[in-house]
Amino acid sequence: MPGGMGRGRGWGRDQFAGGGYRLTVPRQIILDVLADTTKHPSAEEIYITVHKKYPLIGLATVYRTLELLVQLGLIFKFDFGDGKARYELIQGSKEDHHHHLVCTRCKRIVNYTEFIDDEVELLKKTEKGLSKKYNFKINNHIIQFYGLCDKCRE
Amino acid sequence: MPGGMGRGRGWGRDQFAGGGYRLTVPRQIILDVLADTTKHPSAEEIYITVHKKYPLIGLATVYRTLELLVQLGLIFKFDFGDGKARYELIQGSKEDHHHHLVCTRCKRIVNYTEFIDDEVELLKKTEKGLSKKYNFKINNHIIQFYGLCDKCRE
DNA sequence: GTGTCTGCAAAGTCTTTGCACCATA
DNA sequence: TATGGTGCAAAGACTTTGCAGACAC
Repeated sequence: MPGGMGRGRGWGRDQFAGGGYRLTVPRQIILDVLADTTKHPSAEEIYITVHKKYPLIGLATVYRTLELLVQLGLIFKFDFGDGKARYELIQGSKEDHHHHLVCTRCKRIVNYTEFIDDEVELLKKTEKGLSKKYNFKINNHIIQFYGLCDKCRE
Repeated sequence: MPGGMGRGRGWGRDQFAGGGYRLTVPRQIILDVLADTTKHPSAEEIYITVHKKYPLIGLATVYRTLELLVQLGLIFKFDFGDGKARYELIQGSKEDHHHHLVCTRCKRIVNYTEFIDDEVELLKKTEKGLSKKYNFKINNHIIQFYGLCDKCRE
């Protein structure tokens, strides 16, 4: 699925309507931008990209939209230690599920999928146990490894 | 080990000396404060606590010290989604190793140790594999579950 | 038509930095 | 004593908010 418009429009329209929210042009475009990358753009990076297609949009709208999308469970907000929040679409399919390797010096992020099956299996078990013990409704998880990448370890 | 002064002074003196850093009074006190809690205080919370024992200290010193301690590998910096960084001593002993359960509404954090052995075993394996494949020197990891706590799920 | 959404600009919060003085090794 | 470290205050960076006009349903 090259470059273009990712999975197309129509992104979880129901999830918007269900909460009394509207699926507007800016929101669609922001979702499309996130669908078209495997990186982890910051609010400002998203703003710059969106701005090319839709120059009227303001940075505040990007922030407001991102907050909403997090709340709706459509995207994930990360902190990789570089001072700004970074966002990623929560992919539906199993193939897209991944975790992160973070270089603590240059802040490079690697998405990895090796061992994901084992990890996810264990996490499911853990999740079930913790849910019961602490009476939490668990919706998501993260696993991140921190270290120095090949370039930064000299 | 109740209330008092945690593990006492002398905190990794070598790790300071090794890098050409000095183990000063503010640094010792900040380490002690972190050693005496199982919570995840923010810079400002640490500042307030430290300030009681040592009123001369400034907030900037707390920030600078925390950054140094992270760099020395003595403490961990977390983002739990409430807009401020939170810090935790990296415990040496196996018994203290834990992961986190985060309520996305009220931001309550639960430290859990259940399943830690299984998790850590899997992570060790994963770490080894990732290290080799991506040529990263991995120093640490985090696992966090996000959801709603008993009170917030209504 | 009504309640939500948007853009702009201003304000807010957390964190970093410059500089002169002080303290540790 | 030489080099880091500290305190204060100012600056910086990211994010949030108020408000009037525009838009989706």
